[in-house]
Amino acid sequence: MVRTPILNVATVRRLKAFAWATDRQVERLLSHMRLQYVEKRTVLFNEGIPSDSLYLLVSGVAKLSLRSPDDERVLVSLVAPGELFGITSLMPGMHRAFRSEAFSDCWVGAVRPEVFVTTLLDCPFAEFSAMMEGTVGRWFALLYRYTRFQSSSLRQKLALALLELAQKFGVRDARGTLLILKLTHEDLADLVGASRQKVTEHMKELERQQVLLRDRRRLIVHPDRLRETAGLPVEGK
Amino acid sequence: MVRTPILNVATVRRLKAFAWATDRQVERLLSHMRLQYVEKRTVLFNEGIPSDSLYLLVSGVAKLSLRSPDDERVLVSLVAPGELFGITSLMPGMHRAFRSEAFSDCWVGAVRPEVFVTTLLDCPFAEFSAMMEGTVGRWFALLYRYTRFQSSSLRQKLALALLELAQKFGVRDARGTLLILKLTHEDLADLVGASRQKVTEHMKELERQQVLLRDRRRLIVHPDRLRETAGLPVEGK
DNA sequence: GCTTTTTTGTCACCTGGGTGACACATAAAG
DNA sequence: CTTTATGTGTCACCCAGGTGACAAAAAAGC
Repeated sequence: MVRTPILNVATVRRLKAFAWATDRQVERLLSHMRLQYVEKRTVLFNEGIPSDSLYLLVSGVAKLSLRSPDDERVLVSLVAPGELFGITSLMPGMHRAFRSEAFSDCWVGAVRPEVFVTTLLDCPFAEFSAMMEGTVGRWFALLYRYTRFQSSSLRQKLALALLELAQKFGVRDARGTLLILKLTHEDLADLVGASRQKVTEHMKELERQQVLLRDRRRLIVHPDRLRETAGLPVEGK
Repeated sequence: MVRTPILNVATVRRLKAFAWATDRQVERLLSHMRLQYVEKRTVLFNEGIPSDSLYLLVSGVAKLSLRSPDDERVLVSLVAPGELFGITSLMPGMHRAFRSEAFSDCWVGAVRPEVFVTTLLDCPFAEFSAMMEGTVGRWFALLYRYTRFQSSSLRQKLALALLELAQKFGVRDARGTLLILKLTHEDLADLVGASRQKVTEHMKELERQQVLLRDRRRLIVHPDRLRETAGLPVEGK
């Protein structure tokens, strides 16, 4: 007994995500939106797959989650009616960061991100997309790290933090990836939210396990082994 | 003994944040950029103040951080040369979410966000800005919550999570803010990364302290008291 | 209504990581 | 080359929160 919801221009314009758009724009957007009914517990998209649609939650509650290394589910966020989600689709070549599923029965509208952007902003999608990547891309990387932190041990958090640093500050070196930064254990502790002492202990341990090594006060890390200790899927596997 | 760095079109175009821009655009952008030298430990902006500039880190390392309720510093991120930061300035009326300071001596370029957007994207800033808010705004709220989680007790995490839910799913009610959601303790546990049992204990305790109450399986929360238990500055104080 | 399933409440027990303290190593500063 | 400050390594001890187990209460099915 499911009734298709009313989804007209007036309704949409009441949502804060579209308050600033013109009737014309909303109208055009709606004509390109595929409306679908999603039953509770149904997965809309899974983490890791290419993201090719942007979604508008029309009614119900959606859920964004993540599977942690030890196979627990981290509930990242609950999406309220009127919100847009599946936003990775606005950045070039990005894959889904989270799984999305219906927390209750939902009505969901899907649009292609190109249509969304060109309709509402009239600027080329490719440029908008590149702009997003250059600006909020890092926000995204941070969110990714922090959501992984949830339900990780200190050792795993350290590995995740070092991986991020390797991406930003690493240069390839005969012995691995050299971080061109002088970091104290205290800095690392502040980064992963732990005490200096425990960081020292774990860093020693990581050295012993050959995950990283130190040349004076510079770190040389081995990204693959870091990924492994962080519980992330290892590259090319 | 500080030499002004070379910052010409060719150099900038090599940064991945601007790889897609035309020479003309980069040139125009540079002509509007104020370059400044920032000594190690100097604060560039503080959390909570209005954000009116966008920054490009030219050289050195910058640091984004946050003061937690118990006055610890959470190191949110280290910024590498070539990265843009201070991105809250791209969303309307947003205040700085983090403090930014020089982790080492830095050269930093500052632009007004309006100039940045209109130069690179030729679309009105107000529209772009509203678009950002409607799309990545939630990502931001999430990042905010997760960075606060760092160095919070379970009780505080619960309060933070419930506050977020109140903003999204709350309706005013005689007794407080009613959440129009059926949430189990397990859902909450997944949201804050804790065990179901401890969530039950803390929820009972929060009920006892009149921070929230339950009507069958619906929650009614008291946002001000939640902010207080979360260790956030209380509204209008 | 009654039965089955899902949540909630509360134990007792264990463990990862916080805390303070202090020796040792390394860098800066003079 | 010394002195002083800043980082590192390693203790012993404590506590918030995880785990398993089980009874009571609420919902959902029928």
